[in-house]
Amino acid sequence: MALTVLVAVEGTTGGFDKLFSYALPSALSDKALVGKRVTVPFGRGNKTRQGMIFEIKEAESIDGLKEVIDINDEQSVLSDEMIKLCVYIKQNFFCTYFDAVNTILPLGVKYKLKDYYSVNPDYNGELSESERPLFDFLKSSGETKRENLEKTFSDFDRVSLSLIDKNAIIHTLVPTRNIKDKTNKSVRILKESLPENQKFTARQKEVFEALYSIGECSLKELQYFTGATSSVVDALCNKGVAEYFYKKEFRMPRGINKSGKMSDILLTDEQQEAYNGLSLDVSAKKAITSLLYGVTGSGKTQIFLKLVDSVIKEDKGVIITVPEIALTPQMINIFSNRYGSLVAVFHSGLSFGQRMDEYNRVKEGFAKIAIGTRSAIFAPFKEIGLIVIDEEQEHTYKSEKTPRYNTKDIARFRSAYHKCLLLLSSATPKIETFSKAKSGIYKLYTLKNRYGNAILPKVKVVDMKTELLDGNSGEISRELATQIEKRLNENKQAIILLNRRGHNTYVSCRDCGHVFECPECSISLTYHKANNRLMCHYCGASFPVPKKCPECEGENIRFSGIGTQHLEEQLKALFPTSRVLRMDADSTMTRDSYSTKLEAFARHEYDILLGTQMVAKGLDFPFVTLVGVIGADKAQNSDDYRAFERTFSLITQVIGRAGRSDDKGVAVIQTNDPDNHIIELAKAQDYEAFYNEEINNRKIMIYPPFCDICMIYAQSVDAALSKECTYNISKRIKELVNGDFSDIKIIVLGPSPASIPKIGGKYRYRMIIKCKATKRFKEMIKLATDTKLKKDVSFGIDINPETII
DNA sequence: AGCACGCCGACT
DNA sequence: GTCGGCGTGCTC
Repeated sequence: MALTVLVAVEGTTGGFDKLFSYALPSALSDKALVGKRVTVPFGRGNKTRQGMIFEIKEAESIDGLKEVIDINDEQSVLSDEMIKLCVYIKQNFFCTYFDAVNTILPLGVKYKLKDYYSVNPDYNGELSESERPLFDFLKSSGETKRENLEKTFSDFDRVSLSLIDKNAIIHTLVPTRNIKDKTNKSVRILKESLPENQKFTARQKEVFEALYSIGECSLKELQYFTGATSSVVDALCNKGVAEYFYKKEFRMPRGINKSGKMSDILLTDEQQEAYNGLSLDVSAKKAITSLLYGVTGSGKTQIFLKLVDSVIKEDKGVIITVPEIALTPQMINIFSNRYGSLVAVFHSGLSFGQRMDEYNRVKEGFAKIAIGTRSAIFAPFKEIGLIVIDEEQEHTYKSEKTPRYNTKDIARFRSAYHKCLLLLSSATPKIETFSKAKSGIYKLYTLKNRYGNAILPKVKVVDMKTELLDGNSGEISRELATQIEKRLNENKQAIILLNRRGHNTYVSCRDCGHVFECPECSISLTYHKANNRLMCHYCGASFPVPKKCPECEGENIRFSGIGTQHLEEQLKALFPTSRVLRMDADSTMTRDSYSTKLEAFARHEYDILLGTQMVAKGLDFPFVTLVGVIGADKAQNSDDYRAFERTFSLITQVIGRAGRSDDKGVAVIQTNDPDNHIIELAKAQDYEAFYNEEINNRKIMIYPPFCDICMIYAQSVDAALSKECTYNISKRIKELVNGDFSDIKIIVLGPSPASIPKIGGKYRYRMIIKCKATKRFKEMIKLATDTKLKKDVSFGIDINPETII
């Protein structure tokens, strides 16, 4: 009997990804654990690759098995649950095992295999002119990283290869962690008392006494408390009575307080009722999913806090996810004020070091409440008592790169594993979610009233066509202008939503009608004034502003379609004394700019907050009594079946921003289509009416929740190749459902070009399959797509995509 | 994805 | 008779 390990190997592809078994040399058998990373030889060339141990088992024979080279982790980085989760992700979201591993581990915890070179000490053969310098360098400096060698030796690639060929130098792959632990130089004592036979100065004795009373502390603190310099401590260490060591420290993101204060939470009757039910769901210790459906401003967070209290008492973890980075500071603030450093943060705005440390703070049990965007769902708690997905309808919960997992699916998996409550929360739930809640699959708790005395704002819909007929060609209607004026006079604030960034979203030739498009993407370019260039919002390319039309040489270039940059100018021109803050992807590129800007607006350093949809989401500003929506109908110009849902949700949310305080708020919705049904329903803030209508549409048209959608897409620089790829897959699927999989009922739409046929120079084709996303269906898709791919095409599979590409 | 093996054409 | 073209198939 010998030990073998089943390893997920990095760099495999869909077709041949599986767990590979390796023999475990006895020297490594003590160190081997599931969840540790290993280096293994792979393929004919036995190239070193990294892998993850998924299983360890006894085997009758290890004939023909290769041996594990080394084990890289001191401790398991993935728990048993996480290993199971990797398998789940692979099976459900069509990726490799190692892709799943990489999705879960924060970047800093990941190892990369780095190239190192050293001389072969036994080599005594010939060396050429060009080889000698590198050989001598390595001989004198020992093992060296590739990057350092590349800098010094210009023809490193060629020379190193010839030296390796001669066996004069050795090339090794060493697993290196990208981010180092942050450490703090600390001191601890080694002796109970100062030995008699050695001499100590008064200073040294003093420091020793101080250290004796606490045992260990950081060098800085010791210096601070004793007033001694580090040379005194050095002396104590040299004399063997104390020693230095490096204590691991956590890099805490901003916003987390050291300690919190538990204050009483007062709930309204309605909140109390919801809380009572949810509290039972938490204590049931079962995998329950509940929906907290409450209008904006109904105080859902208060209920979360009370629930978290009870989970923390049991020493279990809580995960709270928010849809967008912009919403984390507020949530962190509320929770850290109460729970201090028990809160950990997860989002892409953290540095890699912070990200790794937050991960470890959770893993080691120092943090109990993980708050963040979708990556927070992987917080490595040993035990979880509650998972909250706030604003559950948001599309950002779905990952847009492979594996295209949905945070909710991961949450459901973890809730099942930990037997805990999964709480979804929204003012405008997804149609699928509300349908499940109504049919009793999810428990439903409703909050109908806004918290405190807040009343819903008065909504005014302005017809921009009439506005134009009356001679106002600007983007701001007279009604909205009057309302803004009023806020400025009353010293209140306004939020304006315009879902298009840039200065002008459309640039064309007045003479021949030529539209300036991105040469790499089938999308019109947006004029940005800040850098005076035409930019593509899909691939990021930019071009100088043309003087002439390339088609007709005409010089009448038209800039149309107003973006946030332009509107900012218009606002400043209309209200010269107002302070306008613009927030969009262009103005919030740096790490903390989101929160810095929002904090400044909350402090009333600005009068008007203008921005894209990022200003619409659940932020509380007591002085905001006006909300304006510019071009409300524009969001709907899409063939996506979720377009209505999106528009309704966005408008409802942004209206909710006005009048969170006692003041009566106003919302002005500008549109070219004032009779639009969706706007009418959003105006009335009547989610249930919207739901009843939409669920009927979905039923008639057969869309979720009446089916699942499986989108298969291909992309290639060659349009014919991506077309061919989807057609081949489509053909395979038809064969399978007519053959071995005749039990599967599907409706196939397409293949057809994607709604944006070209992005970044790649042509995209897609097909939509209406199906039931069962295990068997996924098996069929796996078979259908498991074909030899031509070079230069890639394809992806997305189950229940958030956007139809 | 790489990488070795293998079976054909152009060459000293 | 040999070098290398890339087509094919395997990766514990």
